Formats: sequence, structure tokens, C-alpha cells
Amino acid sequence: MKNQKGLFGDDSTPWEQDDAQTGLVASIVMSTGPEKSFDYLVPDELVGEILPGRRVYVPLGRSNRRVMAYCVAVERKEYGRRKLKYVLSALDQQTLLSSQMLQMTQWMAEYYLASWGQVLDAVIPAAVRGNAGTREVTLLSVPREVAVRIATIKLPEKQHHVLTTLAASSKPMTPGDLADKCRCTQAPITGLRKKKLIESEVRRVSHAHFDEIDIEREVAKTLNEAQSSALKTILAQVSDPQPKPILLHGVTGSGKTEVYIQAIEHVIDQGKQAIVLVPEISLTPQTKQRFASRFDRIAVLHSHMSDVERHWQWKRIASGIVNVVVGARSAVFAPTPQLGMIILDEEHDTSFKQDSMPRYHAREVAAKRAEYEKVPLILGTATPSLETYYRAQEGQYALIPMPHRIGNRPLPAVRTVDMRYDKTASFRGAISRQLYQSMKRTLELDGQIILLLNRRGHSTHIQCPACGHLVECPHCEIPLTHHITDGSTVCHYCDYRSSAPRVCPEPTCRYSGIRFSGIGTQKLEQEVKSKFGSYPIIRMDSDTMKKPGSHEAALERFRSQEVKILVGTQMIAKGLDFPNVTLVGVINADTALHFPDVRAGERTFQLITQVAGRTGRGDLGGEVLVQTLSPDHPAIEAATRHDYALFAERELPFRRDFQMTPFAHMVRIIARGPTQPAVELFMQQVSEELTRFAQEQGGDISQQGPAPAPIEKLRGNYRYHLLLHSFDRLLMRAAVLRCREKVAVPDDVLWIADVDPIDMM
DNA sequence: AGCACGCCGACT
DNA sequence: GTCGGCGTGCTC
Repeated sequence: MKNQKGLFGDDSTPWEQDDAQTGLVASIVMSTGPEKSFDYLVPDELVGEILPGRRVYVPLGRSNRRVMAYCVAVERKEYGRRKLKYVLSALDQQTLLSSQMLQMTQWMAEYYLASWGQVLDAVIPAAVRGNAGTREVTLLSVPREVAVRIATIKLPEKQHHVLTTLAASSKPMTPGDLADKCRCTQAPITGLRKKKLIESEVRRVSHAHFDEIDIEREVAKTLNEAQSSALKTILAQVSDPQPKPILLHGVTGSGKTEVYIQAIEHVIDQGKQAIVLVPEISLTPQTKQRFASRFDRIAVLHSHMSDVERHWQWKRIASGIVNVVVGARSAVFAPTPQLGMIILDEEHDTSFKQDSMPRYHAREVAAKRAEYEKVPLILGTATPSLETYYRAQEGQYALIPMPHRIGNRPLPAVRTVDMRYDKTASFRGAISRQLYQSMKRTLELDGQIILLLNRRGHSTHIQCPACGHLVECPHCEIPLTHHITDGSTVCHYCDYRSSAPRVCPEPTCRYSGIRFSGIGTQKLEQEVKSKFGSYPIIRMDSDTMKKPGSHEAALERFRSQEVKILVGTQMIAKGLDFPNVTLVGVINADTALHFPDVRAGERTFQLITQVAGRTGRGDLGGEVLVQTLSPDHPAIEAATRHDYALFAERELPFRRDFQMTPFAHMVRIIARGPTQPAVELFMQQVSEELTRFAQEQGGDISQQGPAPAPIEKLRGNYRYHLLLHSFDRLLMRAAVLRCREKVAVPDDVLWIADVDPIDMM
């Protein structure tokens, strides 16, 4: 290309051009590079091809290098005296994003401090962007005016045969197919194309085909009174022009899924689609089948899908063929053309939060999408997140309580086992005498047992085994982390440091055996084997469940009752429905409780409640034993009583006082790099800039840290973090943006801002 | 993110 | 004189 300046007419400086110009202007955003949006002119020949929600190529910079970008708006408007370049070409022949999706992604970019383009990259699967499983083909057809006079055209024999064959075909053909059918080479075809008797079109076609899941049909179940009433409330929102999100707060086993299914049936009757979001781990065949047995034309999206299939499913959904989309987190972006409802099951589940940029929470994104599409969002759970519960309390969300199980089955009795006294009884294992006896009794009655142990490698808090006293930071009330190497303790929130106590600091106790404890599932498995060697046992944790399909296989062995005892981490706490499970044992309820995390109590409550819900589902009843060193902890106590309201009542004031969710907004800043001092210094500078900004603005932003992250070193990188709290979201956002602008980042340091953080490690 | 520009030191 | 190091700033 020659002198690019010439492209823009004259080279006069802006102040020489008085009149503002008008034209068709496309706003575009890039996924990489500058974050702001750019304006380009749409050339006449591309009008109708350059549309919002499609990708385009544009020239950028002095060298006019060709970059890919998303078109987010097209508008005929005055663009002042600026010189605008022209869009080069369109990349997509179809629109990838509806206007609501564009709005929603713009909101995501603003809220999660990401660039719009980066969000769009996360929303459109790479498989779709790359047109996986398709290829370009040339399709030949006979123009109408040629077809009518075909008999009158004088042609060599071969060409005539080819032309009549093609004209007789109902569909356009590829050159290869046509040649095969006419038993000739490409030569006559090329001849006809040259004579303009055959026209060609280049199109992208998919060669992929996947069979629909063929599953036994199931008929609708009759709803009980609570379910019918829930359905009625939901349907009222469906017909509301401005529907509210709904919290379906139903205890484990209250029959929420059947309510979802019947609500979806109504949505489908209206010719609309529903999206069902489930936690990552729940995408096991059971969930799949539950929905597939009730709906035709369902798309199940899961993480182990090939690019080709993902693209194929995306296209199917976009075409409107699919009635129901079931999937994890990212299914919230499913391109349903006429969305009628979003359901988010197990609303409290942390796997709805994305752990890479943009770090969105599917629940929040779903709420936004539902708002823009004017459809109801149904949040179902037995243990709502406090964020959702608080919104329901405030009337922002509608609330449907379902406090009883189906068939009025009682919730299982939950008993705590106070582990503080086992030490004196010269007992050293992970299984207390009470639990041992219950297990023995259960096995004798041919029942099944689930043992939960939430082992984490770094559960290095210090707790007195005699009195249960926990060593906490004097400033944050967060458990101090014990460093075995140098005998020190650190608060990973505010960096308070002291040396590890030799005796229990509790004046009435002073026990000299104070230590940090930790036992993993592997060790537990051994202990169970030595005690109940004659019974088959299976262990499920991330170590034993690495192979794809192993999860399903393990659960099948348990379902068939071949295996009597299931030992595992929190992956076994969710959604399993085995009527023969009559005993659940929580080996150490305190592991989640003493995480250096603002939600530690909430997590503990949820975990115990959810795992307790795995029993008492059949006619045999069920019992739950919770082993703990802190039986009086509010979260554990509330969980043993199945009393969510009690838990919330105690936890919310604490959250308010400490300026935490759901009252205040939080942003966690994490930096990492291969050299510890560089990361530490950088975070110091970030912290100073934040303080300066807050002072300058006279706003209230509180800071915890910087401190080394609980996982101080990960894959060779030192990690530091810093937690911001504020009631003013926009102020805090501005503070982070200021740091991005002002604080110089060393080459080997990487940092990110996590909005509404969940993972504090 | 790229890429040009530009302002310094080392070389034919 | 000019080749090339990478710090700075802009890209519709």
C-alpha cells in the first residue's frame, strides 16, 4: 500500500475543516491491545455485512496492520472533523451476539474491570471463532435464466450433460460431487463456469454430526402442594413484563428439580428456550438424564467436549432448534435466540465463579442477562449464598421457601462429636468411637456410608486439641497460618507475624500439646480399611478421579451397592441421591471453618448441610455425625439444626461490621512473580497508590494487606495479595484503574484484580 | 498488544 | 557520520 494519508482525501489539519462529516460509523473493540473502542467508517460495499455482534478486520496504527476486532455498534452519525479509516472486511457472515448479549458483555467489562474485547473472547467459544469442524466449499448452481433455456443452448456433449445434471439437482453441488455424478473431470465444469452458465458461491459448511442422546422418556410427576405453589410463583414472573429473580430456597430433597422442569415446559410452550446452569461437578450422567428424559432437543454443554462438537452445539442453539441448554458456568452465554428463563441450580456453589480473566460469577452474569432479556432467573439451593439471601430479604429477589422434604420425610438427625475429649482417651485415629459404632451398626443393617474429609494440604492453622482454642490474628480474627520451617505464624490478610505458641494461649487451658493438625483422605481410607476391612470401600478425591469417566464409574459402583463405604472430599457432598445411604460422617468439620477466608463460616455451614442432605432420602431414614473441635461454633451449630435462618441471623451482622459482602463490595488484588522482593515491593506501591487515591477522593476504601497469599508460592511464582473493601463500588473500581495507570509493573510481575473474590488462597 | 519514533552510545 | 539499543506513547 502506498501513502496511507492519501486515503483520507486531503491532508489538511483538523482546524482547516469546518464542517462536521456524517457517515456510517462502526464502533469496534479489540480483544488484545488498546482497551477503548474505535470508530471506523463502513464502506458502501460492506453495508449490511458489518453489523453489531460480528467480527471485522480493521487497519490499525501508522502501518495499518490488519487486526481482528468485534463490531459493537453501527450508526449513521456525525463524526466531527476526525479522519476515520475504513473497515477492511467482515469476518463473520452471521451475527455472533444479540443486542442483549452485547449489553451484557459491556456490563461485564465494566463490572469485572476487563476490556470489552476480552470479555467477548470469553463469551464466544474459541471453537466458534475458529469455525471448528467446518470448511469452505464452493457450491455450484445453474442460474434461473440459464435453466429455462437449457435445451436451446448449444454445448459440447460432456458440458451439456453436466449442465442438465446440475440443473436437475435440488441442491447446489460441489465441483467434486458434480464431477463424480457425471463421470467426468473438472474440465467441462470449468468450461461452463467460464461461460457463466454455472454460478458458484463459497460457503462454510459443517461436516460434523452428533447423535442426539437417546434416553428413556419419563412422564411428569405430580407436584405436591409446596411444589405447585412454587411453580405458580415462578409462572407469575414468567408473564411479568419486568420479572424479578427468584430464590427457590428448598431443603435437600424438597423436589426443586421437578419444579424447574415444569417451569421450563411452560417456557417451551411459548416457543422460547431455557438455560439451566449447574455446578461443574453435577454435569454427571444423572443430571444430564434427568433433563434429557423430559425434553426433546436439549443441548448439554460440558468441559470435555471437542471443539468440533462445541461449535456444532453452539450453532444448533443459535438456530433456535434447541429448547433447553444444560451446562456449567459458561452456558450462561448460550446464544439462545428467544430466551425465556434461566435456572441456576445450587446457587451457592463456588464453581460458578470463573478463576481466570474475566473473573465473572455466572450468578451475577445470569442476573444481568435475565434483566436485559426480561426473563426470570431462578436460583435454587438449600443453602443460599448470603449475597442472594440478603437480596431476597431486601425484596430485590422474590423468595420461595420450601422447608420440607417430599413426602414429609424428616431431615436427618445431625449430631456433633466433640473431638476435644478423644485425646485423653488415648485415641489417635480420625474416626471417633461414636462414629465407629454408628458405622458398625449401619453396615450390620446393610446400609451405606458416606465419609467426608475436606483435606487441604495447607490446613496449617493452630488449634488446641484439648480445648479447641484457635490461634487467630489479633487484628483480623482470621486464623494464623503456621510455618513449620521456622516456627512462625503469619496472618495472610494483614501480614501480622508472631512465633508459634508452645502451650495453648487460653488461660484456663494452657495445654502443652497444642499443634496444627491434618489428615488426608488417603490416610482415612487406610484407617477405614483397617477397621472395616471386610467391606468394600471407594475413595473419591481429585487424586483418584483424574481419569475422565472415573467419577461416573465410582458413583455407579456405589449406586449398585457393590461398595458400601464412600470416602471423599467435597466432591461427594453435592447432589448425590442414594436412598440407601443411612449414615454420613464428617471427619473434620473444622477444616473449612479455619480457612483464612471471609466466607469460612458460610462454607462450613453449606458443606455440612449439603453432605447431611445425602442421607435420609429413602425410607430407611438417616443420621449424620459431625466431628469437630468447635461444636459451639455458630455455623456448625446452625447446620446441626438445619437452621439456615439462624445461621444468616448470626453471620450477617458480622459481615456488616467488617465491611464485607453482601453489604460492601470487595476486590482482591493478586500479584505474582519469580522473585519475592519484586512482588512485595510492587504490592507496596499498589497499596500506597490506593491509599493516596482514597485520601484524594475523600472516599472510604479499606485495605487488608498487602500480605503473602495463603499459597505463598505457586509454580515457581511468589504470590502476594491485598483485599479492598468499600461500600462504594465505583470508587473502588476507579482506585484499581488508577493503579493500572500509575503503578509501573516490573517485567516479571503479573497482577490481576478479582472483583467479588471467592477464592482467597 | 505492536510498532514507530526518538534520543543516546559505539562503530565503519 | 550512521547503526542500533530500548524507553515512551499512540493506535479511530
